[in-house]
Amino acid sequence: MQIGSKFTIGVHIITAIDYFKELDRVNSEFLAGSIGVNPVIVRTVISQLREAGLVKTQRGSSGAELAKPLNEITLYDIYRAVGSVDEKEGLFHFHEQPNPDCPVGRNIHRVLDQRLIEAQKAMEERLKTTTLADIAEDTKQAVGNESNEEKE
Amino acid sequence: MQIGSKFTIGVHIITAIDYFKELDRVNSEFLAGSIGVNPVIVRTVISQLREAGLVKTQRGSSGAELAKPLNEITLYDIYRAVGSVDEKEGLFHFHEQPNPDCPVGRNIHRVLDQRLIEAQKAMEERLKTTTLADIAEDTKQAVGNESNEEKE
DNA sequence: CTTAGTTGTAACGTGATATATTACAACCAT
DNA sequence: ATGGTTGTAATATATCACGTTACAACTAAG
Repeated sequence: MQIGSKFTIGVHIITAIDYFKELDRVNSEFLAGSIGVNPVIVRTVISQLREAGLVKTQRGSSGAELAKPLNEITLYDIYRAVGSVDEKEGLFHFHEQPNPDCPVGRNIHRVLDQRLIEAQKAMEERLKTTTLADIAEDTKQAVGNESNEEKE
Repeated sequence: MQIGSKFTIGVHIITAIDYFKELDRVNSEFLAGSIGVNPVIVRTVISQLREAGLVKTQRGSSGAELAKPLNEITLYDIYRAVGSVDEKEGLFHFHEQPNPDCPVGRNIHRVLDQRLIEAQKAMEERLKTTTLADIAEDTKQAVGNESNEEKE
């Protein structure tokens, strides 16, 4: 199982909105071309990012822009915005009918749950340590390294 | 998305094998009753636990037993044994066709990948900190608390 | 050595979900 | 007014988790 690609698509979207903000009109078709998915997917993800207060768009008017400075947006914000993991269900799917007539069956939940939550949190806390400013900077640097390679 | 229930089923299985080792014959039907799933599911998971060197079983001969002491089995061992996350694909599904003609598209992978791996690792390292001895102990304690509640 | 019971595993069914795609109303800019 | 864009619903498709049936391989016990 895997966390859906809407998460990395969301990161790509915000990175591209920033990267191209002065060059192109960053609309859903342009983004779809950069990401390699259908424009409707892009608009869906952008909708979720907008609801989370990360980007601004206007119906009918072309182009998206950021609603926050890059250094105030973390990977975790995007992960949450696109609903990578259902908040109630959690990352780990527990088998649903442990037997209440069995001492192990009726206690396994309370014994395990907290530890699973903590493992999930460890991952999420890690996502909070990277901001989109980090991603944007690394991207610009990667692009810079490309032109160095050309010169050689 | 969620990590499949085979993980918690695996934990349940090992906990129950230990818990009932002197009382019952712990076969796949018994375990299936405790867990609340089909016996074939149990046998499938046990197969994976066996391949990982965690439990011992014998074709035709009833019952399963542990291949290692409980304190040498971590939640991570089970998580890996049952293939909760594909080792090559990783926890995060990356969109597969970022545009190589776009500076963001052709660099997003190298900028993001390492950070996603680290987030996944943070979760997995956390799973390593709990052994099945901890789970077994907490289970026995939970069962003990039950009888206290009865007395009141 | 025969019989009952168990394990291991293949095969298939089914429902849920991720992603793609079509369609169109609401809206903006010119 | 017109053309282009956004927002979103509706539908299609593929993949996957889990359930279930079936049966061969095997053990144990009479």
